[in-house]
Amino acid sequence: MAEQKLPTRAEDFSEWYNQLVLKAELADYAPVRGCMIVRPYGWALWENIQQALDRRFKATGHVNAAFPMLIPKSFIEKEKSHVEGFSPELAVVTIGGGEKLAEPLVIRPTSETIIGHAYAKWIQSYRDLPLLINLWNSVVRWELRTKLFLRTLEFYWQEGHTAHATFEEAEFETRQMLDIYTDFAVNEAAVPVIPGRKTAGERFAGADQTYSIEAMMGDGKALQAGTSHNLGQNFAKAFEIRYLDKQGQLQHCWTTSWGLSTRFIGAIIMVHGDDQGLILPPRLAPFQVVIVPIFKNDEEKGPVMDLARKIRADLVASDIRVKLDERDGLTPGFRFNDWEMRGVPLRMEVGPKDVAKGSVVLARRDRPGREGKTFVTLDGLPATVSKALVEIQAALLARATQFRDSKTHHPTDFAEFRTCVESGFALCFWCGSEACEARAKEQTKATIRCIPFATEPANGACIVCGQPAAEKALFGKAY
RNA sequence: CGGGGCGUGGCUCAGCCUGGUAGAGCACCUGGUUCGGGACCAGGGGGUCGGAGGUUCAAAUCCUCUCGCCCCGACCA
Repeated sequence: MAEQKLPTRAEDFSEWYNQLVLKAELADYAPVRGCMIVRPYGWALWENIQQALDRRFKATGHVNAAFPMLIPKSFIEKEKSHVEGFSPELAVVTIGGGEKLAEPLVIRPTSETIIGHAYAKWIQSYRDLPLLINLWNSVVRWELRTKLFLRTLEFYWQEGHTAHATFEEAEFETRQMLDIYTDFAVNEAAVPVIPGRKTAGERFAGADQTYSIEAMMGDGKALQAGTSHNLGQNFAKAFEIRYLDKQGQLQHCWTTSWGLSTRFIGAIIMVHGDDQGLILPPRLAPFQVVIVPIFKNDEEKGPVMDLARKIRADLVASDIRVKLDERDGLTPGFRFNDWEMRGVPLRMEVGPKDVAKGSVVLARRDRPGREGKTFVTLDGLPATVSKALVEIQAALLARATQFRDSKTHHPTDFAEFRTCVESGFALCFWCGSEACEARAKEQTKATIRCIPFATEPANGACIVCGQPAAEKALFGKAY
């Protein structure tokens, strides 16, 4: 329950986020530093994210499976750049059942290696390909600086792992899954994202190519919201994932992996939230509508609750996720603020006047205050509510897109660049050298988030060194 | 690992300088009055003051050590 106001986003965006996550009961701190407890409201949101993604995965031929959390340490060490990338952040189990283990076990930071081991056994022929498996699990990475949802030691996600006969098929898969993430982000979460290619320095440890979707948060900073990797034949060679082709030749497979995590919840919070609290996109909100009954005494309570329960049943029958606030002893004003803080997209007020008039009050979360209230009749209420939810979903996407575009600049010299990345994104020419990438980071803390697919082919001067450049990179300060 | 800050009921903190055996607000419980934008009154429960050691007749307070957390600098979904 909310007890106090949040700091405003302008005052302290970071603190606004921290307090909101706790007060909205999305998550709580765990006894171990850097770990989080995902509370029921937060998990309900994650479940809706899972469903939206899972049906897209299934529709493209993927199946779910479960792999163990413990991985032999030697597995991690088989792929050179994979070890280098992950060894600093591994949690290692050295004792089991009171005995020191002959070989230490790592708690999976990701499952490429154990997948490689299994795929090597399962794949013999081109007829076994493609192999398209997804895992819903949690992984552990020993991070130094943590923040609820955005970066915790353990986090929940899905990781897809596929094996293919050719580079082209693997590349198609990698891009297809990024497209799915984009579609999910835009159409389910109302989070506008920029899909693109990562630079070599930002690539996944062990990948030939990493693609990501990048979103802008309410403070102008970037958040990587999902990634898809073309692993080439790196893991296939390290784990001997081979198949016999139609010509009877033994070939190494081409593999991919792709993931989206509970970090995305952080994106939803920071993209849509306002100074009153969360604003959840209707398609993912655990409760799409909250009914707040209003009455002064038992005399009024009976008819009000009867109507409220009937409305709830009607909405449920129309597949609308609805919550009836039946808590005792709270004033309506308190409930309004409480549910606004929790981001329920639509509030319905049902009081004695409504019982008398055959109407209810609807209040849109994206238009706070009394001004956003409208009176609607009970006739066709489920349809009215559904229509409002669709409108809110669209309004959130439009607002977030407008915000992001207004803070995405196209600087042409470094001084201008420096100013742009203080408050948003800079989309500008980059010559492709790691030196320029590093120099920009040193001087401004902004990194290349991705090289967007969408930029028109053109030529210009690198924002850092002024040398000829053939592509534009998206720069921003990142979470 | 370097720099800065903090550990006192569930939460935010006061008390520490100048030792005398623990307080406020919020939250929680009970009863009553309230209720269409964060109600009010009355009563009540809850803390070995992060931990260990020391000084002292007496330690939340002074001394030593230790543990933990938060913020800022090098990795990451």
